[in-house]
Amino acid sequence: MASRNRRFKTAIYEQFARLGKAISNPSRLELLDLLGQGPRTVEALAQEAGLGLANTSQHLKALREARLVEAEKNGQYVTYRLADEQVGRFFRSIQTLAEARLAEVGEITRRFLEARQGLQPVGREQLLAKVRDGAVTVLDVRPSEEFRTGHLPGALSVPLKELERRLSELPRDREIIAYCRGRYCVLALEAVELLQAQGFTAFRLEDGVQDWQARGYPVMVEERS
Amino acid sequence: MASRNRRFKTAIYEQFARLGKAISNPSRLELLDLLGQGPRTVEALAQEAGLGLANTSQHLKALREARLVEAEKNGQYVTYRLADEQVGRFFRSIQTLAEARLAEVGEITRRFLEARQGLQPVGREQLLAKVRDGAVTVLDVRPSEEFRTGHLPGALSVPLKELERRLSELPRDREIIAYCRGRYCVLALEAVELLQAQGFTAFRLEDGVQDWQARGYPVMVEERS
DNA sequence: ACATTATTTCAGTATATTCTGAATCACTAT
DNA sequence: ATAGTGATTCAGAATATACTGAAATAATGT
Repeated sequence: MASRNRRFKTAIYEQFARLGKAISNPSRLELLDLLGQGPRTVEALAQEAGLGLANTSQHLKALREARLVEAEKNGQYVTYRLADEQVGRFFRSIQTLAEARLAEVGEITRRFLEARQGLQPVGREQLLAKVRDGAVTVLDVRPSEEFRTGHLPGALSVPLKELERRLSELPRDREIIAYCRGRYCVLALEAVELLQAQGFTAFRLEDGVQDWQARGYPVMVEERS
Repeated sequence: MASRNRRFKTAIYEQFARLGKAISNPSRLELLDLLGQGPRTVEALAQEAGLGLANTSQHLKALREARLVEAEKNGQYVTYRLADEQVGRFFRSIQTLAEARLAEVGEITRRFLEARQGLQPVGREQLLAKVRDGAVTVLDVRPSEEFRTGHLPGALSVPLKELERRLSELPRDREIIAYCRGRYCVLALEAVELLQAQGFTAFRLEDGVQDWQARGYPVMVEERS
């Protein structure tokens, strides 16, 4: 009888551990994070996460077996997405816990940003004040699908990849404040470096849409066209 | 520059993965769950989780290194506890996600309970109705420290280990409804089996204090004496 | 000092996981 | 049919993890 209870408990904790195993690997966490920004194909994921294709496919299989993501095949492409919104929340709870409990996270971020000085970030309230004064252009440098899913009110969408080509669309007489996904997204950082090198007055928003939204600040969604 | 960004991301996701690795093992999850009920020594944990001592110590070390638990030495005993309340919430979020996404969890539970039929559980509202009618004794069969930390209002504390000795304290003319920690805790199950074998009218509450509390039902805390 | 008890560490074996390149599969377009 | 592309699977090497029994630490009581 006691051993039946033990078997039951072991079986239950083994199930819980399936989720743990799924998120026990840095690459899989990065894939989850990317999928949290929106659906993507295997190739796109591999490229964005800097992984081999076979490897990516295998990690996605692991995530699929833990039911954290779902795959849908159209033509020769397979599109992966988070299995549901709860998975996104779960990922953010790992992130929050890591930030709270692992001093290394803050350390690593601090050192990384320090090495790229001259990029003083602008805080949320600071940004709002600047927007009220009207002397600022808010720039969203994420891929445009992500912009469409939700962006800061009044932001201009110029994906980082197109930025160099589209510099003429940006004002030279106003401050530009670039932002991207979240605290660990480096797109805005690269954008600001590029803009500054081209003589623009550019800053980066301290945190991205994720944090913005999480704190209850307003987010605009593009109308379906 | 791009490779510096990659190194940064990798470093960050590696940190997140420390938490994932910590919860990627069934035994460690069980230890976390137990610690969520209150602090315990290594030996108590080993015994309750059915693990070897060396093994338990090593798992605890892993949890400590992920900063999920903390150890405090008094005399020759080392007492482990959750590092903070956020860790408890994190554990519960894994549990919730597993219940939502992994059909196997429900399956395993269902089969386990089915094998022990005749133990029709009582629901929360059902219990409240019975309590209002006054014809029921609510029995908390967890260890008494856990009872002290928080229990259902009006419940009687008789830890499972003492139950056989203390049968005389229980009414033979009223229903007894036993409960324990949560959905996967088997103490109440064992208590009900013992009580029924001894001729009592006993049922088990469908879920434990954890769920009770999570749904906003009232919990009493014992006064310090 | 010495034995006892709780815990940790060590060493070794068995098992899992991760990543890579090659092979295969599944679709599309020619 | 056939070539081309995206994705998956396979096989193997390198590495990491889990568990065990034995040895080492550390505190306690005699």
